[in-house]
Amino acid sequence: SGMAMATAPRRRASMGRQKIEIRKIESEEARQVCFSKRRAGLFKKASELAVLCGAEVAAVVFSPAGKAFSFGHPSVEAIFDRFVPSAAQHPGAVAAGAGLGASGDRNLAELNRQYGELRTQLEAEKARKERAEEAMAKERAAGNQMAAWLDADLRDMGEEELMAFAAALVEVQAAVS
Amino acid sequence: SGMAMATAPRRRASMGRQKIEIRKIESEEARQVCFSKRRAGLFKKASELAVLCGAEVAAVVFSPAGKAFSFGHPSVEAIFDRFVPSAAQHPGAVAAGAGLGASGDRNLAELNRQYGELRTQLEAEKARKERAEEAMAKERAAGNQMAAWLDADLRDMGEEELMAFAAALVEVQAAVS
DNA sequence: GGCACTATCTATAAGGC
DNA sequence: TGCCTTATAGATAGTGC
Repeated sequence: SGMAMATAPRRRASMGRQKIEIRKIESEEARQVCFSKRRAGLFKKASELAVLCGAEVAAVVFSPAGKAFSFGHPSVEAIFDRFVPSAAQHPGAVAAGAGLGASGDRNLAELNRQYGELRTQLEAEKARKERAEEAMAKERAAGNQMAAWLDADLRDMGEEELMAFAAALVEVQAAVS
Repeated sequence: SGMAMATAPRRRASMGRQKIEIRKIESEEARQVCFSKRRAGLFKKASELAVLCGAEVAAVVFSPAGKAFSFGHPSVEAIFDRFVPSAAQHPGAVAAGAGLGASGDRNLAELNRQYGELRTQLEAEKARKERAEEAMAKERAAGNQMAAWLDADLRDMGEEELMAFAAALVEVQAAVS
């Protein structure tokens, strides 16, 4: 009996969620839809983080059109104030602070860029790894199958059995090539 | 002879992800773990939102212990300044600059930390990849051997040839088991 | 304390109304 | 335009090392 197992020709009602690359969405409409969904998702995650862990969390988002959205627990302002200590509390740091501020911003932007770049590299690396492992899994499966057949003890097989075995091997050829 | 082909009695290696209620996690340790994971997740989502939709996104998180973490594209300060229109606009901005400098340094430090973290991850990933590929090379050798034999076109083999082939397969069994 | 893994839950890309 | 649905990609709770 054949190794070919008939697969049901079930029809898809939808394509389901597709994988997308993390880079700017070209279609303006799709971008807007994505923005709305992901903004909501981001704020939900922020809220969950605050509640689950008792953390203070603020998130501010500007749409490409320039519209502002925000989430803050307990409030955006409270967190921002905490994040940016008022200058009055550090009177001695004015001059040096101003200078460092400018370069710091440049470095920040650059570091953020590198952050994104590194993450991209990491994803690519993981993708490669996954492909490699997938390929390996295939080969391993073939190898295991081989081992199983070998365990059937070929030395005891007669001609007919061997021919059947050979046919099966041919079927598996695709898996290892 | 023969290894049992019976399906392995594979046991649950883990309970998998459990559903949790969104309220403060009691266990201090679990809370800390959750905080780390979800903070990373939140920043990733923020980054994706910025890239996918060309949006400006900032997120600031304070751990229960009071430690600050942030993500900003293009920068936390730029976005918060835009969100609170009063701060950086007026001319007496030297003081504000100092404030930005101070926060920028913190932000820088955090980004540098994340940068280092990512680089470490990347290195580890590459190292793992190399080890995996080494291991894979070994298995592939076995797989290639199989493929080569299959390419000899078993369908055309006579009984004698098949017997020889089977003998060879037995020899290779060690390599795939 | 971080990393790896898995099973499972959740977010969301595509589509349709 | 905005809500539903579907199917799948992605996030993560629990666990062991």
